[in-house]
Amino acid sequence: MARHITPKGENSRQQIIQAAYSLFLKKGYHATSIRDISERCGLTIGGVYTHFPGKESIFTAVLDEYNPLLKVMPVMLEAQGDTLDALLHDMARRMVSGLGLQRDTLNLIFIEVVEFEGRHFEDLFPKVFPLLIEGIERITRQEQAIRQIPLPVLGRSFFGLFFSYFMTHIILARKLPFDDTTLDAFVDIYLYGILERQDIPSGNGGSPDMNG
Amino acid sequence: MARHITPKGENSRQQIIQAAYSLFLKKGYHATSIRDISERCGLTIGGVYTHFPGKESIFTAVLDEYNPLLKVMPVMLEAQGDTLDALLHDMARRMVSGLGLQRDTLNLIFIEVVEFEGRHFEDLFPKVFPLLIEGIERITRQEQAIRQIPLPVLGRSFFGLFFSYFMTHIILARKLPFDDTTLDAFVDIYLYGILERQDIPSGNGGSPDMNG
DNA sequence: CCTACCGATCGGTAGG
DNA sequence: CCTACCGATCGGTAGG
Repeated sequence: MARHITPKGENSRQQIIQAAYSLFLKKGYHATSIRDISERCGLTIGGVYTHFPGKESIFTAVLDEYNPLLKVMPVMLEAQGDTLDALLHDMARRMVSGLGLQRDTLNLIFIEVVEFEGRHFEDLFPKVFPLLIEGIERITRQEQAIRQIPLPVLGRSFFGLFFSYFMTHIILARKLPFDDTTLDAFVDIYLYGILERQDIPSGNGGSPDMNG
Repeated sequence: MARHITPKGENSRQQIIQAAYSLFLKKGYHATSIRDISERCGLTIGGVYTHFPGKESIFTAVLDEYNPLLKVMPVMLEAQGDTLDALLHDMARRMVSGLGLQRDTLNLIFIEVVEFEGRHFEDLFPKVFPLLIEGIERITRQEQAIRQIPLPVLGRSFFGLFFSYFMTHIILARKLPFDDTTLDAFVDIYLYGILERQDIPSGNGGSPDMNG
């Protein structure tokens, strides 16, 4: 049953995945034809079908390789920081540097939602969930006191910060200019939002306004 | 130049839009055929083309009528509240009740991003932007002191809260159970995140943990 | 991995 | 002469 993969065959497979990836990002799944993919990777249609049993299996292969959620979590978990403040900012920076800020960064997720009704999230969940848990643990392990927020909600809101930043970038950034301090400002708002009052750092994010 | 629209014709047009909307939500744009749409609304293909010059114009008509961003903003702007706390929670509640919590709530936006490369956002922006500005003004007009956050960033993060909540709902809610206090917890985190320390309300969102 | 095709269906339009 | 639509079919392309 073990499939013997020749170097040449594996190379073709990778080229198909790469070609499909760039086409899916640009046009979505249904608007991308097998002919588009085969032309871009230099194979014939028949050649493509020696590596994949169907069009959807090409998409799942692309998803395995390029899913932004799978790509970004390990990079984020390498973040360093002695305080929660430093840790969250480093996580955010790694998130953006790991994904880039192109408009199509999240497109594979959108394709999955719109063109597959989220069918493949079932497979994705067990891969992403442990990484998300580890991220939450990194956060709650810090010394600064976090407000009483149910752990699932804390995790979900932390995860949501990712979408908040990227979605508003996709929709707003072509019309409104945002400089590169915006990400840090987003993180500051979240940080202030989850910390107990007495543990809010004073060195960051603007001076307090004392006139009530 | 003024087009005279008969009741019957306008009715057919609305039925096409409605049929297309439900099909686009389920399968996306390219996977939905004119035939699918015409069958669902009870017209022939030719009949559909008396109302629209092409398939894409059906999509833009659907977008005008059902765009979640356009639908939700006016509902949110009716929010009431004497404090920022009360105002934001009412805004959030109206947001969810105005859109519902189906998995496909944001699908029109995703279709736009993935299948049209965001082309139609250009037309959407002038419609949504003033409403977003008004929302920000409602927030900053309150008495409670908001931290020194650049106004565009405040607006973007407020807008982002919307995506944070819905995207994480789409991805997580089928696997993890979240009760209906989650939305309020999200708003609380944001509220704590933008308020000055001395103006943080103490009656809401968990008691302070005083042991440092 | 290619050439040569299949059943079916695509978006769009003809005359009436 | 208008609108709203019909049955039939156009040239091309889809996944396989």
